[in-house]
Amino acid sequence: MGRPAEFDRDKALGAAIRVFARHGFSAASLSDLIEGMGIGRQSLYGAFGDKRRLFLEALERYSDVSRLRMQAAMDKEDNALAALEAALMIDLGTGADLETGCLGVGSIAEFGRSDPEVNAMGDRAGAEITTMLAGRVRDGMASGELKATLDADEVARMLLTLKSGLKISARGGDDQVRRSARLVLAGLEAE
Amino acid sequence: MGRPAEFDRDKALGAAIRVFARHGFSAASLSDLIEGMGIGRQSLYGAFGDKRRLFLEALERYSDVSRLRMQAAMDKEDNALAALEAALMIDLGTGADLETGCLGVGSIAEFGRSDPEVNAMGDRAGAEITTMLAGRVRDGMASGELKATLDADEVARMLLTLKSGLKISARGGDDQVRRSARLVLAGLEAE
DNA sequence: TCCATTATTGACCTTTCAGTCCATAATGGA
DNA sequence: TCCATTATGGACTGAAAGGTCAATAATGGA
Repeated sequence: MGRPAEFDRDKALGAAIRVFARHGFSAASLSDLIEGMGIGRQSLYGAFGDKRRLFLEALERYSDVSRLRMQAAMDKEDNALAALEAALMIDLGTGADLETGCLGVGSIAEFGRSDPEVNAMGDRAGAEITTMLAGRVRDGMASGELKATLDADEVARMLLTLKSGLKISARGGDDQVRRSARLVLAGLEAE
Repeated sequence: MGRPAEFDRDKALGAAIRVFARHGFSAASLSDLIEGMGIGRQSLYGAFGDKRRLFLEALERYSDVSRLRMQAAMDKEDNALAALEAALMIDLGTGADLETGCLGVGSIAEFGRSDPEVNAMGDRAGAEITTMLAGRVRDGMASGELKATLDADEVARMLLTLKSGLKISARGGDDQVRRSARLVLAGLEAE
């Protein structure tokens, strides 16, 4: 009952993700959000709470969506090395959306460890991604693609760290980040 | 002539670097800066211009200082691999200053490529660092420490990208980033 | 000793911020 | 058809933002 909303909540949240990813939390003003999401001020507050709650919801959805995209990209590949490469390459931006950074990396850069709720989401996302990556690393070690002496969890953490670096460098204008990714992977390959 | 300033300009700039590194540009308020720098509002404007000019000067000095620190850390090491490891490890924070992020990485995360002056400084800093790293990579290839088949400039760019990732991960709470750094370097070593 | 010059202090200005209020509009159920 | 309920739009609010002004204080040179 009650008057139905005139906007699509999911689309609005997606738009909020883009606004926050471009400007960061504190530099994204309510006006930016209202304009970017295409809804009224009161609708925003009614549907999402305040700016901080909107950000947290945006960060959560961003984490989920990008994890699923990474999983899908890896699932397309048969051999482990190709899967890891696909995981590193995804969401690096193709020039067009270069100005829209990564909300995960951006929130770490902006908040560090100062916000418990942001910390919790970041920790969860990091754990999920490293688990995914570690599985494929183990596959590659078993199949002989990767050096047998590696520590799969250590490699997975390193790859997540590398991915953060790739995103930062891409946002900073480096158009060769894919070569960097392949170079690191080459160092993991069995002889 | 004229009344002498009561504060040390260099110290004040150093304090501004810490404030900006902790909060980012837009989240650092004038009040934060005034308090952190220990000077009055009008002194800040008189000595540094406005907030943006202060930030740009802080970023420039940060780039210079951290490049020199990296150079010094590398110069202490004889063999190339140890030098590259030292370059990666420096400024990762030891828990105490974990909350104070990297101003370079932070400015890329916050501004992307949207600000021409920030771009110019970031590009210059990146070029200087990759040049430094590439020299040591070439040394290592010549001495047989590193694989002879590497492209030194490509490796240098990758190491800079990795360093950004290490800083992001460290700021995000990963206390194993040094292992990630060593793991990547191990992949560059000659057999 | 006076003056030009620069620094400091605190009050002040305008704009923008995040957030709220309220009147109006649209719905489903009674 | 009326009502409870929810959404919308616009005006509004207090606080805080970045930045300026003007009065006062401290210096070196004439």
